[in-house]
Amino acid sequence: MNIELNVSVVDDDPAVRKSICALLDSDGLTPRGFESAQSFLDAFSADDTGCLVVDVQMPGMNGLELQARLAVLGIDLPIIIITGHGDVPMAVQALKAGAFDFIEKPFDDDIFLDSVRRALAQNEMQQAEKTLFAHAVERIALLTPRESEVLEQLVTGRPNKIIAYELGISTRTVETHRARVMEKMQSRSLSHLVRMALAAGIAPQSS
Amino acid sequence: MNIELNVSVVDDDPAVRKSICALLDSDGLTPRGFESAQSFLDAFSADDTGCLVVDVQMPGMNGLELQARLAVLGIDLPIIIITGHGDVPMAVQALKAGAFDFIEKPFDDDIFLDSVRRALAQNEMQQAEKTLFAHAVERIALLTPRESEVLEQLVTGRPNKIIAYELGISTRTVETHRARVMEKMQSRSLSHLVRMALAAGIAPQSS
DNA sequence: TACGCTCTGGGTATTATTACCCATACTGTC
DNA sequence: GACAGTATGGGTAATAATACCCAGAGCGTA
Repeated sequence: MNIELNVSVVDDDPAVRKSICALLDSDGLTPRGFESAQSFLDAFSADDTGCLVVDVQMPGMNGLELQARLAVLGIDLPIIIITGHGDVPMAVQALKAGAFDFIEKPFDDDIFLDSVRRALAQNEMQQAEKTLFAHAVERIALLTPRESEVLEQLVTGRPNKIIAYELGISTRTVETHRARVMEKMQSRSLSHLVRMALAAGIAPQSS
Repeated sequence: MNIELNVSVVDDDPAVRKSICALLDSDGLTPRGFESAQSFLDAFSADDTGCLVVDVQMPGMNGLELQARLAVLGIDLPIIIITGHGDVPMAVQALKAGAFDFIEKPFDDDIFLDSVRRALAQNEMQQAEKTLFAHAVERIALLTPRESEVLEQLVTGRPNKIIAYELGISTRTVETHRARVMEKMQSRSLSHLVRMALAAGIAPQSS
């Protein structure tokens, strides 16, 4: 299946939870219900995809706290916050903290489903970027300190001769490091290397 | 002055406008008051910096409409929306549309000033990116169609020989185009060129 | 028509990069 | 002590890129 359809619904009210899941199910999505933020976190695996629908008012960890928790964990699942008793500051806080949407109950089914669809679409794009650039990060992790230095110089655009001078070694050794960097990064070209480095957050120094 | 301090205050109520301007002024900022969205737009120049504080309820163009108008114009000044009679959907709409903050009146002075400071800081970062990569876009505009094709191939990481084959011309001509691309882009190295191209949104084809 | 721009191509020479081979020395860990 | 990994080098050769020079064909515009 090409499009991600997982929607996790976190709401302590069984009736509401089942109602939302039924709505999602009727729209062809695959909802999973959780009675608490903790039970969601317990069942959650780091590479899960889809989106999250979470009520604010819950015993234990509430919706906004769950949002903050996921942010700390570096999990960027789109989160749709729903609430029966929200106010403007709460909505502002949630959205500024990166929530995908903030919807008051009772809500219009179509508006809700539309938001979920958009959230899933956003997650798909996120996943694409993630898989594309996760490689960059994990490959960079394989580099030795010296190789990392050479990589930095490379993305800055310096030729081997200058790199050798900067690092105080011979061009010969730079060539060795350079070759190993290309090998470890599985990069066939300098431009590919530059893109991977940029994706991984390696900024040029003074180019 | 290093830090941008311009804050445009758009509110139809003279008393409120002056009050906010006085508050900003007392904090060392340089506020400019406008009685309507239109008068702000009239006085606005495309390269103005700083941030914008705008009331929602105004005769003529309201705050959210002004926000949409600026978005259409491609102006990304951080906007702080203030309102005396806001609701959750309005706040959600404004923030999802890119508003920097949404504050209900009456507000706490410190919270407001803090938000303004953050908005100014964000604008500074935006400006830095803008000046950094606006060059890329305007320089790419100087390229001839053929040169643009060569640029695409270059950022994809293809050597001249392959580019020549792809475009059905000699490596000689590719070298000519390549040199002219580097010259027009004012790029000293391939990595610099790749970064500029990426900044301008030129994606590699199949690398 | 003349000018400028674009696209095309060649010659020559220098420099940079890459692909192979090789080695030594120092650090750890098993 | 053996072994793996890292950092440091060398030799040789082929390939790629760069920096200069040059020129003609085509296409618009002043």
